[in-house]
Amino acid sequence: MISMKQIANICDVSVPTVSKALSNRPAVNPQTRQRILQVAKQFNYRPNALIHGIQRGRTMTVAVACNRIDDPFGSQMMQGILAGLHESRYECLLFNWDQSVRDGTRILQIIGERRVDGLILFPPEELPTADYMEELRAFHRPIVTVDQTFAAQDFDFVGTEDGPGMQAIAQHLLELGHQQIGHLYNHTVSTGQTRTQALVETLADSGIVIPRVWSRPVIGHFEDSYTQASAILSQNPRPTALVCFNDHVAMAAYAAAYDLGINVPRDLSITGFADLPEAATMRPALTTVNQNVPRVGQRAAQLLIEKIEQAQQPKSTPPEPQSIRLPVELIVRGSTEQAPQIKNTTSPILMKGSS
Amino acid sequence: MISMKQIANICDVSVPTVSKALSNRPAVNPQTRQRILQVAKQFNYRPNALIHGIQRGRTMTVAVACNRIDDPFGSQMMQGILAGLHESRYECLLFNWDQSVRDGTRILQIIGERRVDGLILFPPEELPTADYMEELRAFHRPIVTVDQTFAAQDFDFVGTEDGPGMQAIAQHLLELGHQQIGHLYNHTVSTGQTRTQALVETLADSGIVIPRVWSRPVIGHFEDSYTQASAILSQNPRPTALVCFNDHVAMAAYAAAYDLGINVPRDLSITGFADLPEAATMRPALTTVNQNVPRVGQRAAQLLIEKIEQAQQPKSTPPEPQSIRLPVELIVRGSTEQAPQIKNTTSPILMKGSS
DNA sequence: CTGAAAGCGCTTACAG
DNA sequence: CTGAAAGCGCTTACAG
Repeated sequence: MISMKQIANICDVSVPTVSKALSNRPAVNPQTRQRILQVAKQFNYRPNALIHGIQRGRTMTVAVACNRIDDPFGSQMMQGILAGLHESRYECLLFNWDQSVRDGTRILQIIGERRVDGLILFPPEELPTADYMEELRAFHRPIVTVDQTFAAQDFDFVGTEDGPGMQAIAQHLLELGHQQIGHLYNHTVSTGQTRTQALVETLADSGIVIPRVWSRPVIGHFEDSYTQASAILSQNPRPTALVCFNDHVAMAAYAAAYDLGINVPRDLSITGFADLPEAATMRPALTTVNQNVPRVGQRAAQLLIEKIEQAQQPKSTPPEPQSIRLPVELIVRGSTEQAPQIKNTTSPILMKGSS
Repeated sequence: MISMKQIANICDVSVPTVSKALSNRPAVNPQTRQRILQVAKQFNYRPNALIHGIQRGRTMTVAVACNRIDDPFGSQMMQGILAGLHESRYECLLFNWDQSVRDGTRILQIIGERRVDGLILFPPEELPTADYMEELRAFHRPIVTVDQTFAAQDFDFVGTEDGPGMQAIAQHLLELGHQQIGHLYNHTVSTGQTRTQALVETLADSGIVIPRVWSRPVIGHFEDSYTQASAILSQNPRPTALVCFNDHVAMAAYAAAYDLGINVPRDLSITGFADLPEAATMRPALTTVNQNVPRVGQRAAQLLIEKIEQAQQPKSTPPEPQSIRLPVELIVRGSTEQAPQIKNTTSPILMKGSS
């Protein structure tokens, strides 16, 4: 790739003159400029962004440490992050956090060496070790964590109104007359803890408790969720509604119900959380809470860029970590229906009309 | 972040000495080295990778222009690409191709400025314009295209054995006795064209032709696929099997069948192509062709790195574009079954035994 | 063993 | 209007 020096040689001028001409600054003879621009174009000159990074101390690059881009939630998030970065002309250096942790690769060292301007941490499956948290704190550039608050006390955070979301689901099920409610929860992550709390409290307000045998933990992958869902649904009696930690788990619950010959929603209502694209396309379509995942990612990118640009200014207001939670919306679809016993005790004709 | 210069000041030596000490080269007094390493550690020194990029002309960075990371196919591919780059310690600068094209952003300019070592082009929804193809050819670094051969004549390519894959599906359906076969195809992409050809030829060998009314184009998003699937399935008579361009389209076909009260697989067999994780978890589980998508991405990354390292050597063998197609495997699951009329005309008892 | 010099590609004052 | 000088952070010969 041609350099300014080469252009300078060709045009028989000095490098500073080329620099001025190409960066459109005044003090250059129009004819000289003309010639320089023409040569630059002809040889397809591209300024070297690495140099800008060195000189300005800004690379216009943000590292994104993402876990599981290969699942719908993660990839929706990435899409939003990319869009947010794109708006402000930042580029994205993408890392697979978990893979790197497994390998012992020190992502933070790498992104330190590459002088990225900031970091978006889309939390890992395996939470960072104490070591890693230490490293994170030693990374003296803005960090925004996304979705999980594992480190929200230290860093900026963008996530979802998990509590209100789950509350909406609980109320929806109560309104449908469900009293026998099962729960597939995930307490290894902060969102799971928050959602469980909201669910339990909202049900308790109506005097409903989830029996221990209908409450089971899931750890994230399909097989496990499927097994746990099957375990709940094989019991007698079984719940009339199954609240799932997220849409993923709900899909496993669908499969478990299908394999057990349980009809959704006639025999069993199922709810998710996220509103991934799949939620609308599966059948029956999934009742869930819309997190607007891409929007969360986009907001995270925007927040990070704000922090980066703030840090640029010397008036250094002490960087109080911000915490942003985006609102949610209950999306009622075909996977939830009146509780079976209600249907049985009520006139079927009445039911038809109201459903 | 501390620099070599600052370390040199602190240790009261010259910058070259610091450089030698830190890069572990001999000619340094052990005591001096000791002191330098200690200070470097204390101030958490990290070499500036941008400098290496400038000096060596290698940034150890690969740009990935990806379309639709937010869908399962794209994100599986990305996962594989990341893994492949990671193996050789390359990092990934990620771009959303379609978004950029829409904005008129010249990705190639940006990645030129950032001096990436190569480019993986995971093809866009909207194929690149002639302008873009021109730009691509002007990008004098290795390019590997993935999945779609829109530019395979110019660049290295990694994809899937689409023809044999679709042939396996066709044979599978023939073996199940299907003669009434519908098809949702996508001829806007090269994979779609190849698959159609294989399907048509294989069926023709058995004297079967897909009627025009059972053959409809889809363009990629759910709504459209759903509409087209519904159009085919609403006809009378309708096919006993529906071959879908890919798993995505198959999911839309499931939804259409469900909404029309058509039971899969009893009334209708459906096939996909890709074997996304969802294919195994949906119900009935989807009969499809396993493309091993992450493996394709990983191979693409490996090929690109080979090309990059070859280009490094001055013995410049003329760079003949390579084309690699990874093998596929038919995965038979619950979405395909004996054709209904066969079931009807054959002894049910016999059928039970043979299924 | 150590450091002055030149260079990577560029920008920014500052003389002329 | 133009270019010599210094600098960004580092490496590579090459004197001493």
